[in-house]
Amino acid sequence: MDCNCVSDLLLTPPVPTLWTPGIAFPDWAYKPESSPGSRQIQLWHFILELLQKEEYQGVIAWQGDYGEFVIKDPDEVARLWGIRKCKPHMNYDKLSRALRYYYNKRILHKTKGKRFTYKFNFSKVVLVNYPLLDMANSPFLLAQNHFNGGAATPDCSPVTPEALQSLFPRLPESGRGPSLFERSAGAPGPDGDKLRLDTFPFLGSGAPCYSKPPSLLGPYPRNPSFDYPWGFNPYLPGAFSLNNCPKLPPGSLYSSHFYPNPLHSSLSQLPHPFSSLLPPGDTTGAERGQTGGTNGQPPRLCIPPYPGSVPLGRTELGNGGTGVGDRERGETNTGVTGGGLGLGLGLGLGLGGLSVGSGGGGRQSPSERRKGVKQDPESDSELEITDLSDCSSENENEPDFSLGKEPGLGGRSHLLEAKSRALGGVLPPLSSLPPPVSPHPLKSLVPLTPPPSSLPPSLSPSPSMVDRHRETEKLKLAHS
DNA sequence: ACCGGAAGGA
DNA sequence: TCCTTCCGGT
Repeated sequence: MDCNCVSDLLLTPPVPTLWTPGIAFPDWAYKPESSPGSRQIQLWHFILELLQKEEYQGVIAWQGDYGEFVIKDPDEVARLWGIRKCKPHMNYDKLSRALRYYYNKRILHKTKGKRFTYKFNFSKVVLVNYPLLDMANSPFLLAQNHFNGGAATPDCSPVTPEALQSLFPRLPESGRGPSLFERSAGAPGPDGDKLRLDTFPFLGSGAPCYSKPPSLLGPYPRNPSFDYPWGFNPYLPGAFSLNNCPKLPPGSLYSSHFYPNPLHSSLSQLPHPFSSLLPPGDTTGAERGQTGGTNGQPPRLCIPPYPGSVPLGRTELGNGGTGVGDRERGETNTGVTGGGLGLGLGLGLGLGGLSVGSGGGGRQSPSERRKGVKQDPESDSELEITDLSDCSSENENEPDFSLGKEPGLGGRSHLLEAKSRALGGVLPPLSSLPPPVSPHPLKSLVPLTPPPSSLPPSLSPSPSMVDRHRETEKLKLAHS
């Protein structure tokens, strides 16, 4: 048979490197060794792997918004998946069924109107693992939620690379690792498995790092009120550059080198406590402005080692449900790429002009020949926001939720304080801010790291931020 | 093409 | 639990 079951076709090399907590995955997404017989690769892992393999660019590739990818050759992807799973009769119909299965889990959602195009959804993953970045409570962000008519629920607010980078200035990175998953040395077992944040170019930095450099990566090319309804407006100071998006070198499956993360360096640049969050070596590297050791490469960012990896039993991925609005609609081509209402990251750095098979020597896949992959047939801005329904309370009752057991919000407050401090530079005048919002549904997600004793353990996040911001504003006024 | 229900397997 | 397989429907 042709079922080699090549386990290493795209397998992750279990090479532990500098541990970067990255993203804590829901347990349903990645079962640990402690669950015997359940370590089979999951489809979305496989998809991610393919997406990072340059040689599969003709088969599947990032395209469009962050997290959005297009299956250029459905049959080939299905075939590869079939090989991987020893299912010789796999086809795209079955594969797509499996992908649809992810809708409810909010791992994926369909990009409407774009054939064979799906989108990963990672916002909550980021929120959970980086409460620092939990901007859902940020009045700053909510202040701009009028874009979507206030329909956004706090914990569904996306954390975008842009947002991160607008919060923190960019710095070179120092650490990296080759593996998609890294096992936390300090958190072995079920919770030790983390997906590298830098696995996801759309989370890594402002630069999407598509294998093929997007041709229309202008940072702020479009109408913010239309493209950034989730509250984040990249038209902010301290923005990110969208340069430096080298191709993923062949053979380098999970090179974080190419999927930099802004947090790492950002933290290293921040005053205490953020700078202390970085391991000594990293901080040094970041301070030196290391490019990651590769000559000629642009500066890289990497993941901030988050103290006390967040061992979530389950992390609800932002959103993206299926539902009515997800059905394919007709063609409503706006001429501009779908602006990123994709819930997942909800950002609007449309890569719209990025053509799939064109330029960069992209070859045309069979499916393109067959049907032709529509390019930006519509703006996703309008209906791609889907299913906010369960963004609110389910985490509260999450059985696997270990975080909530952590005492107090000290750790969170700790981070929030620093975050707030960091936000000071980019926050709009306080007068423009809406009142603090109610506690985040993910409020129980606190870092495991015990809070510093110097900080009040029960600081309320939102008021804290507002206060901080108010202080910052005062200082700024005083300075001026 | 895409959807989701249903049943079943590992 | 995560698909795989099948299928009727849109």
